[in-house]
Amino acid sequence: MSPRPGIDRLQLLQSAAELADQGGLHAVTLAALAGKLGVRSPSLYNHVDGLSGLHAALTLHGLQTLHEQMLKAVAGRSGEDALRFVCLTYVDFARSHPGLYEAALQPLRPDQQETQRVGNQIVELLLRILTPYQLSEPEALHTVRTLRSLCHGFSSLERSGQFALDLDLDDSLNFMIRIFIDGLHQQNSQR
Amino acid sequence: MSPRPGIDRLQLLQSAAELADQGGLHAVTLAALAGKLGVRSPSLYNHVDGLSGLHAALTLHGLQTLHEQMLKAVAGRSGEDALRFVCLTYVDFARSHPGLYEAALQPLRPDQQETQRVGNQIVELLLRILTPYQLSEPEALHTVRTLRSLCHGFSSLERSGQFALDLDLDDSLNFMIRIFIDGLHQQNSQR
DNA sequence: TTATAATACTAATATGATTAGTTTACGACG
DNA sequence: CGTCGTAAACTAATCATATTAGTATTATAA
Repeated sequence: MSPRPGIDRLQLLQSAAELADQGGLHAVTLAALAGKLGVRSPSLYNHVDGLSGLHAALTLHGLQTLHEQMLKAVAGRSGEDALRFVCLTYVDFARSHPGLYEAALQPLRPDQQETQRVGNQIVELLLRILTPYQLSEPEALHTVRTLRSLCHGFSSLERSGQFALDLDLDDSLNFMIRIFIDGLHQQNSQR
Repeated sequence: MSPRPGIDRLQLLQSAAELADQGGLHAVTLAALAGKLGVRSPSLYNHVDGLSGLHAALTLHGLQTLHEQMLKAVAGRSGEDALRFVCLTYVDFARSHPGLYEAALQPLRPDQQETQRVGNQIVELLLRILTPYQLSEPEALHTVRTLRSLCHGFSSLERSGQFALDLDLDDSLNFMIRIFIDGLHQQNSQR
């Protein structure tokens, strides 16, 4: 069935992720990846659908990896503890794999349904964490959007160097999480 | 002093912004911009320092425009009203000028001091809005980072199509702002 | 009217994406 | 052990873009 082993797909994705982590997403070129894999660039067309296909594959891979990390983070935790820890894990992922994270949050085209699916899994994971707060369904969904906005915004601004002032970043992150949790409690008690 | 009029810099920036708004930042190429301006691409080197210089110029232009909008938004407003309105204005800017906004939040290189400066102006604007809350200096700075994370995260995720569910986006935005303001009050009363 | 200086141009080179067509190598099967 | 099929890799060629070098142009100022 497989006349020739060829390039391992996982190795391809990891190499692409390394390129992204080192030089940003725009450093992920077919030429660079081919060089890294010891192959000529046209050969990559046997494995990915051109450059845009490579980027799409990296988006999916990044989102899946992020989802796994978040799953591990909430395992055995609940309530405020889980909420806090999943945020810290999210930001840690973005810090440790800046290029892969950048890829993960690229605008997705409507045909990337698998990527959509993983995105939905992340939403569901966050919804599960929020169950103790007994929110209505739309409230819970607004809360998930808020949570994602916070985590992504922080990660993105941090990576872009927009937090330039001499002020501890982890302090800011913890402050932010506290604001969110306090606001959520307040929201809860207002009903 | 000016032997030949040549290309108007504002027109150049506006054309580049249009390209970005229509096709994303990666559609801002020297070739496309030259075509739009009715000129050959090497001619652009008289006005910008190559493609990366063009992107840097667009970053600055975007940040300046965003700052102006935020200034207008807070004029004649104060307290919670100002806070809410500046968030809405921020998100509105990102929606109305997606490409220019994308450019504005590009990672900035250390040599772009003018861009740094405008970023600092935005931070100062937000600090002024927060004065009624009587926060300590580090708290105020953490709060600004939180606010920026919220607004940028929401704008960025919205644009990337990550908020796919059938749930009103403005409702989410207003919910998010309320969570933030409630959390901030809570923070305040805990001291 | 002419000199100057900024601007725009053409030509050429380099890098990367992509396609077409060819060759190679591994595994299955007689 | 040989050969056959298939997927993978290759070379060659084309296209688009960025960039540099060098030349021509043109508006203003003297």
